[in-house]
Amino acid sequence: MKIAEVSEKYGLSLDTLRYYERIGLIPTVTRTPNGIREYGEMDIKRVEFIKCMRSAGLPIEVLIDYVGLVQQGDATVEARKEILKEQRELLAGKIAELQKTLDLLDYKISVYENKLLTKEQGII
Amino acid sequence: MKIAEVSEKYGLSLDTLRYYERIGLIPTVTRTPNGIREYGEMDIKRVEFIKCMRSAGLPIEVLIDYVGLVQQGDATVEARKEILKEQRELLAGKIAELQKTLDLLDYKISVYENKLLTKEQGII
DNA sequence: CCTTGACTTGGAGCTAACTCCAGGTGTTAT
DNA sequence: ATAACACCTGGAGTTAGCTCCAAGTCAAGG
Repeated sequence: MKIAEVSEKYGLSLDTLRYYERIGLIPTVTRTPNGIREYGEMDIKRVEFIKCMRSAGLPIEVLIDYVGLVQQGDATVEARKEILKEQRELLAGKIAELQKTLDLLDYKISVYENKLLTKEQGII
Repeated sequence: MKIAEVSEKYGLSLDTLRYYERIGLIPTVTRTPNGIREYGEMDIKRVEFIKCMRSAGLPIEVLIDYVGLVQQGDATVEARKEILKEQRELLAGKIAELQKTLDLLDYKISVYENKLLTKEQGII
């Protein structure tokens, strides 16, 4: 799979895919004899994983650490698990926060919708 | 309420509070005769609202537009409602996305936890 | 053969949202 | 009265995460 197809499939720009490789977020993709990237099954899986994690806002640095540990093999399983657990907690907190904001938005929309707008409610 | 108290209460830095005012996200706070900011009840409410919205990632620009409309009075109620509705939908989508990532993290953690690690699962 | 188009690289540039700094003013405590 | 402290301003600097650019290579089509 060439870079354009991967880009298309996952909605990541060509530049982003190359950038991720450059900074070590995706391992060096194998090249055809003339230097063109040929994404293998593994590469694709990583792109998919990274895309998912990034879309939830996990920092690039954390992900670089994580994939670095994966590279190093089975000895790092505990450390990897710890990273994932920590990020899981952070993410759960974030979701709860977003949910609160969503609730507030819903409330404010309902106020506007029902024209319940009073001096007290309508300040902001 | 002085800026340091507001900062303390809402966990926004002094610089951030002044920055928000500078860019029009919070209206110009009234000053004591010697120029010190004195946050009134309204100002506090705005800080609280902005903090909540920003914590959910609503862009500053959108919020500037919104508070600008609030300044302009009742004629802008429809426009404000539209902004809130649009942001509400974006936020709901984001929450769904984060939830998917959370599920994936939980799955991966359970794989590590149960040592179900096989060649297929353990790639990343 | 020449052009078109997809790819390559290293490096510079960009955006959002702060964050820091220097230099200054006014209040409070010793 | 002098030091410490909390505040002020305008403007510069920082960070994360891309995004763009110039210059170059190669394969395929007319």
